[in-house]
Amino acid sequence: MAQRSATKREGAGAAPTSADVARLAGVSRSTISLVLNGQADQARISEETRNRVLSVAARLGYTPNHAARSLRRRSTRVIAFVLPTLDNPYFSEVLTAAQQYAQAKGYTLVVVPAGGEPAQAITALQGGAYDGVILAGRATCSAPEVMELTRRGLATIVLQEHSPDSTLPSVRVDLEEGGYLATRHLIQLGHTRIAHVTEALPQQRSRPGRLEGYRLALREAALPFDPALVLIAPNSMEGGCEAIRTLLEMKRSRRPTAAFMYNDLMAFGALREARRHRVDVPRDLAIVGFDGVAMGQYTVPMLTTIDHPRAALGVAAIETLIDVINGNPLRTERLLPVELVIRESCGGAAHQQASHPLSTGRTKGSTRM
Amino acid sequence: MAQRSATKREGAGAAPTSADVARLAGVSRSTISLVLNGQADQARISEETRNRVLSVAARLGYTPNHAARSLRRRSTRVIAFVLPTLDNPYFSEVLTAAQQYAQAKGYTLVVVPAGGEPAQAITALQGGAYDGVILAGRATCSAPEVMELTRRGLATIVLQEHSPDSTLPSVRVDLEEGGYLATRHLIQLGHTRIAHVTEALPQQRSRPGRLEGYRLALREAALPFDPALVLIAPNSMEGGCEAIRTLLEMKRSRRPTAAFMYNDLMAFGALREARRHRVDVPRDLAIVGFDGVAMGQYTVPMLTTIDHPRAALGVAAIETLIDVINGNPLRTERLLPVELVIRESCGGAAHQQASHPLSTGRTKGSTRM
DNA sequence: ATGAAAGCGCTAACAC
DNA sequence: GTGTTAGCGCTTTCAT
Repeated sequence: MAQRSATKREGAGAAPTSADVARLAGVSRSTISLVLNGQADQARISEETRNRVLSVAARLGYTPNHAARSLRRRSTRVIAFVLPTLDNPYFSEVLTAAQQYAQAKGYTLVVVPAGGEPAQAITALQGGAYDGVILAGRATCSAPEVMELTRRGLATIVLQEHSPDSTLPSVRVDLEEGGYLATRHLIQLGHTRIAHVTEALPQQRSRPGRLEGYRLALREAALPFDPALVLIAPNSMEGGCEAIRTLLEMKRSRRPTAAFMYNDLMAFGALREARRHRVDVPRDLAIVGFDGVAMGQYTVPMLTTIDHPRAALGVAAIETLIDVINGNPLRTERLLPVELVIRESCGGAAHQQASHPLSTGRTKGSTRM
Repeated sequence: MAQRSATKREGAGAAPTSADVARLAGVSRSTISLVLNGQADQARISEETRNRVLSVAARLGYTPNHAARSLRRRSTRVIAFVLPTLDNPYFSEVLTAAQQYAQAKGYTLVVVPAGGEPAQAITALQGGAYDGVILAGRATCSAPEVMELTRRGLATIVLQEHSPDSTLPSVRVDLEEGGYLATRHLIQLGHTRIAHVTEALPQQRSRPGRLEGYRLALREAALPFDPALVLIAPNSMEGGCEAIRTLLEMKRSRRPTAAFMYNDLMAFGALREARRHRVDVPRDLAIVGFDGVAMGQYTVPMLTTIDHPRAALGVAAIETLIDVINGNPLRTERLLPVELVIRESCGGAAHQQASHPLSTGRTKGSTRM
């Protein structure tokens, strides 16, 4: 609307069109397109014409109109990364890598925060504004509207989560392995009553996740699984606080001595709430996170966690999605490995006592296993 | 590309067009448009036709093609929020509010992470894909390519920062006041050697910022301004660490006893680095942040900071931008207030001694001034 | 109250 | 090598 002025003269405020470039370069509009989209057989255009077009285009600051190009090509070269909210730093780290990789592949990556109700945002993806969509975050992925997306042939993949359309290609880390490693670590440190704080459990869970890994580790150590130790809390720092409050209200004898948190965000809340109640971490309560976000190195105590290859995840997501866009859904499911990173919040290898909870000087102040 | 199948039959994978709806409803395409875009004078369409069209459209799951609509309307109803990187939680909090407000106003908000080199991302904004652009973050705002954007009439505003085009409407908080409040707070606590850690200083700084507020407070207290106490460091947690390392290398006698950090992110780094060197915060070194991000309530010690009205900032940005899009640039500069939030990292009001650095139970564990 | 027709800016198939 | 032509899906006068 504001883009092109009413008078449509050369003046400021008017975006030049390919016709403008054509006129000034003394060629036709198709030549402009040919030069700018330089196909493999560039032999078609003479070097001289090519240069002339390029220079006129540069002088005018010509940029092809996105809408017109998309309409004609039936492709926008834009990928949408949809998530419920940006306030988990986890996605920021995934996005950075995804953005760079997408750009290298000739795609623009835009992030769409779906906000409170994802239905509207997902429906908005249907207008053909994007060549492909990456769905992240529970609320986004599990929305029933997702079915409609794929039914219409929009290239869609799911990151980390489940979705109503189980045929969707997915890129994930090995959540079960993560849950197993986290829990086993706590068990090895001598804990026998270990809580697991998780986000609302999904209705239908086809693939194993953190909880299954947690149970596996317990079983392996011949420890009982106690449903009362699985706490549900909102996926936020505040949610982590809530969970710890609940936990601390338990009778001393039944109270867990360790908690495996759904993610680092909730673990941050856990650390804070423990401190508020003068519960020493890790001495009185061991906390293990999940995700490996950078902030975990900045908390007190520093967070022991299950690290994800976040950059690789971003790249894999784009890679997989581009395959789907091009109609080559080679691998329908990619599973990336996780890694236990031992810092301070569980005690353990990185230091002897909780009395001096400082880095031992190792790279990133952590021990990786 | 993947959107509409080659065979273009009714079958799955083909997005229905307005022609499909028209055919099934037994009306013309213009009627479809009229019904769906329901102008004020809806009297034009009979109730019966209207219902028939609506029901067919719903049955087919018709969504107007974004490219075609944008091309025709010369408006996309999409706003781009461009920033260098997502890894500062500050923007996440601004974005949440911005997204909701934009949605309420009929716009879609997309976030464009510009990545390392902003030039490419900014240039990509030129194709008319967006009705308006919000520029945030130093690297994005200060790119010379920004000039080109506005020269072509794209509605553009700047958030918080400066830009080469000084005529751009801006939405900002009162950075100078923030710098003043932070520094004055430290002075009132008895500090006389106060460092200011900042991001690379801009070349031409037309409007006063944190640094000017810092100097003002010093002057007011008749304290000398020592350029050696102004440290430059990268805008990241790691940058905050670096700055504190530099600071701790100073001779004891010349070393500052307090640091006013560029933002909370850098302050988190500062807290961690101080701890690593066994420098007690706030006893040996007081730290004050800037931004008021949620994480500041989860650090140890909790961060004293200058809080911004982040939600209001997001709303104001959208509001202002929509005015520009509509050609009513009422206010060319909006300045929002900041507020000192006293927690633990400077000592001070919220508690007596650093020995028990726990919340006093106040809401959000902070004292606002 | 509804339909016919034009055209947004671009690309690609086909002429020449 | 380069121009001509058609048409992507939509909205919007202008007829009727």
